[in-house]
Amino acid sequence: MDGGVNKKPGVTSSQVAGHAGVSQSAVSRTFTPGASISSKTRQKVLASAKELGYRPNAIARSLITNRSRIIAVVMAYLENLFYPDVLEELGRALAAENYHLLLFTGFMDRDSDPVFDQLMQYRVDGIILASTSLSSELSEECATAGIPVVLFNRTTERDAVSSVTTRNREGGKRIADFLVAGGHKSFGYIAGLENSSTNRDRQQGFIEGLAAHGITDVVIETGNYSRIDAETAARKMLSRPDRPEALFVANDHMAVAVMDVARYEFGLNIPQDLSLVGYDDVGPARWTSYGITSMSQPLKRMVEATVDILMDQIASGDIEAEHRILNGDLVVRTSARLPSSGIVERDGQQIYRPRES
Amino acid sequence: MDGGVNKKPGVTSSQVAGHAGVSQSAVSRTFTPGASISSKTRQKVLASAKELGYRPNAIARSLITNRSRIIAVVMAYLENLFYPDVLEELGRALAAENYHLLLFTGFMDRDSDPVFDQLMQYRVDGIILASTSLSSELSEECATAGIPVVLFNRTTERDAVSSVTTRNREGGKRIADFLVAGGHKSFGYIAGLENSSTNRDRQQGFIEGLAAHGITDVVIETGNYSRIDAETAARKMLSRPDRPEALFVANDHMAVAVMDVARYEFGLNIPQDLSLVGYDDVGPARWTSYGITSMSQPLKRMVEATVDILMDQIASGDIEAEHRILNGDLVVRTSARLPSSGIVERDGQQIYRPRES
DNA sequence: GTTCATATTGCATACGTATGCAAATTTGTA
DNA sequence: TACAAATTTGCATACGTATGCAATATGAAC
Repeated sequence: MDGGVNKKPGVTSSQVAGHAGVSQSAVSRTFTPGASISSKTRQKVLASAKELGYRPNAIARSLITNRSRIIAVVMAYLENLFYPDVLEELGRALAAENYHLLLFTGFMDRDSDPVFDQLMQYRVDGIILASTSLSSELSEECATAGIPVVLFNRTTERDAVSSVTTRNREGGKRIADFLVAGGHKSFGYIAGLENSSTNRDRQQGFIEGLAAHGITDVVIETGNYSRIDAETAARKMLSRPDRPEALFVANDHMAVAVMDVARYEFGLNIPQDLSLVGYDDVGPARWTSYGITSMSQPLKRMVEATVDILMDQIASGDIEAEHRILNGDLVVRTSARLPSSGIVERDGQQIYRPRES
Repeated sequence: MDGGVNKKPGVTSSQVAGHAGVSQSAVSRTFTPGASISSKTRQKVLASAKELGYRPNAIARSLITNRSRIIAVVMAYLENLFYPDVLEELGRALAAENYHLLLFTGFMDRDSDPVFDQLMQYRVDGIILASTSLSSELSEECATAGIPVVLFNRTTERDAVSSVTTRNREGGKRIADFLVAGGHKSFGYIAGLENSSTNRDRQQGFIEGLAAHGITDVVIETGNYSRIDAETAARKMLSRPDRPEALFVANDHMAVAVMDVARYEFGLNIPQDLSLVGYDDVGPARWTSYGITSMSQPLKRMVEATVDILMDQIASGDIEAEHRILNGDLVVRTSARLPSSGIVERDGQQIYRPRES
């Protein structure tokens, strides 16, 4: 243990009790919502608390109540610009429920076991996992301990863990439809991480959507959801003699990089020479220099759903897996050639929504 | 309080003690670094702990030791892409010291008093403030409580709170020198927040730097460190009949927006018609579509310094204010016309470093 | 084997708070 | 005013862990 013993313990509820001339349990009841305390006693306690600078000790309270009011959020990295937005929204939504966000980020190896040990030691009330997974034994442990877990923007093959996602497969298919309707004849896909559910579903949807139009020849490279790897993948794909004229990139974080490579290294005009569609609809996709047509993820609603599941499960003690699947929209901007129909205006945005849907 | 009582308390050290045939205090000593425990007893305890699935209760330990090993990080928003990078790096650096990051974010009004009450209730071991300030009475409370506070990328007029910043004033001056040396004759500055130390210093440096070259006529608009407001400020500034030909924008987050407005709404070529320099050197400044010449903030070193101060003060109990001021470099890219000399190659980047420095 | 210094162990206690429960007080109604 | 019901209060205790301290065990030197 470190040396420093200079952190002062703080004013205790016993000190407030003595000052107010009541018992320690009256002080506690004053600060416990719903507990029985008379107005007169409450005022005395609050006055003393204020005078003494009392702040209840959440650590002690957590020990007694078996409720830390801490939610662990695990995000291996924040580089993908989707996740900072999610994090900010989570901070807001959790604070509104009087929960606090213990963040685990900045670990590169994606192995979350050491992280998991730490958060379990803190007896967190719930866990939100983004961009990382949970082994089945750790999942079991959470179930046994009665701690709700929600996967954010991710699923597992087992349905045992709650999740909030969007219809990535339908999204991929919608993009395929859009590009085909735009008259494109050759197609490429720059993949995310091969072991990620979001990538698998987006890829599958895209491939199936193209196949439904009789197209089976799709060029695929992997970008690992990383800017550097996406640049490499783009260079490889755009160097082919049979270069595809329409690209679906698995997320906007990579799409931005791919567009830079296409324009500045290959001198391609977007969308005249190459159409490009991303996924997530994060900040830079919307910036004028990029204007990426992108499948949106309704971030606020996803966060709402996540916090909703957590709060319900914490309150009820029933932590059976629950899955919320939300719809996004294909937001049309300037990065891809347009179909002749199916584009509607919605909330000040152009949306691709063909007639059959 | 919520209903749910279904969160299981977890295996206790007393249960491990019973299983291993030793006392509870032997179990505790096994898990306390540096405590006296024989090899034989340690093995017995570890075996039992593993078999029972014991995880020490960090909450209970925090109460006893008066050490939560939690550091509160307060960042009002993550929209400015500098801060997600900082956050990720902080997560990494704190985890390396076996501290944990309690994040407060997503509050728009910048009033951190409710946030402060919450974090103090959790008896955090230290506080890092980015993009927000601390009133003098709260600062006093931390000093009295022996809790170290570090302002990240910010200072206050009082020197009472530790801080880690870069030389914003010298940065602004360097930018002025650079733009003057590039042959520019008229200048503008798009400010951040008027009450922020970083903005004040950058602006002051820029103004003084220009004045040293006999230039006193600088057009100023305020962007409030917000993309929307920066766009508005850019439109206003670029609509002037006496439009400046060189712009310093207080941070890259805004510079990206300003560049989009200049190019796509005013049809200006960068840097032929308008030179543009930003600050922070965050991700998008480096992207090829932008290529913003920008004063870099050495983010990793800043985080290191921050964590260094915190760890020292926690360990020693001496929380007298300490100030670390780091140097950045003016990283030259494609957004501004170049001077004829002073540009050197450093670590694969072009740096503006005139002879006198 | 004895002595001395050091390491180890378990007991008892404390940390600051919430809560069960019995006693005391207050409130509402006839 | 009396009585029943509801509210309030303080006492005693527990939560899970670390630690001071006295008792015991161990290791090294003679």
